[in-house]
Amino acid sequence: MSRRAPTPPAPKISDAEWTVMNVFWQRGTSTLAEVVKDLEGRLHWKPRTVQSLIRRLVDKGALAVEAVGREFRYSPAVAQDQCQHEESRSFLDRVFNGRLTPFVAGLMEREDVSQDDLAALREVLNQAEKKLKK
Amino acid sequence: MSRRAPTPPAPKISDAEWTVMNVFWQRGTSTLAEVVKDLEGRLHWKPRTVQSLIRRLVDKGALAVEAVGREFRYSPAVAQDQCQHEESRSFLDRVFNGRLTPFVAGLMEREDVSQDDLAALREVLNQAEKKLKK
DNA sequence: ATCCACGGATTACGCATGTAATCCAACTCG
DNA sequence: CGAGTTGGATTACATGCGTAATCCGTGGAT
Repeated sequence: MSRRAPTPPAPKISDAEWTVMNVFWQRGTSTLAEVVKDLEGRLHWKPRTVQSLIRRLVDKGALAVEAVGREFRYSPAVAQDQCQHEESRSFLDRVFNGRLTPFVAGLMEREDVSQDDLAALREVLNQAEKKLKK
Repeated sequence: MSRRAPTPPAPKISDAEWTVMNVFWQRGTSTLAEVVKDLEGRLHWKPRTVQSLIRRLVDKGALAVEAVGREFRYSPAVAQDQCQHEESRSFLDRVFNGRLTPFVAGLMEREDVSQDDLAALREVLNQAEKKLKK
């Protein structure tokens, strides 16, 4: 497993911010109220907290703002898969010395995996192999 | 992919601390000087910095201390695989909504994987399947 | 006997993070 | 019209983190 050509790096997103970004990536452009609605129940966060997180995400360029009337609508300004990939890389490097196999092996050993999961993973590997051969 | 019975949680280890713990897990019991030696070249860290990190790890119970003469020898007090697993879980939950397959798929798509990697991963899956069937 | 290097203990310090509260303007409901 | 609610802007505030520096004692080198 080795790196490809680098993409300009996405802003670094903290744990709590990931929760918020996940909402935006799922919903697309949204208002504060919509995000609060989406999170409530799952989370204890006060609306102010969500607003603070959104603000920080705007500041670091992960969300774009557009004023519609007197409200703001926020949209993801960075691609989910790029952020995911950067997090994945940094996680693997930090915890597993960059190696994927021990990570997967550890999970398999300590968690229950279904047949479906296994099949899906095999399919992913097959796709990778196909790509490799071309 | 679902969770098993919980183990008492290991202390939360920060990014820089992971670097240090990795040295201890590799070397076993070591002195400050040994760890500094091990890290130098790879890292810019001053010895004081390493000492600070070690101290914090002792404080949070991740390292054990034993006084030998007037020096201290530090040893890992938490299992590497447990820490790895907890990090893995929290990472997957945060970034991939807990799902392993998209994580693996993302890496395959964006990085170059070797035949060997693929073979090793297939083997891991086979082992998991065998365990599943029992 | 002296001086220095090294290690432990204590302290530093700015930035990020989690989690809001306050202040203010405007829109909504009665 | 008056009051409450809502959202943006500003401020808060403890804790953690990265990255050390300082102080102090002791063992080793000269």
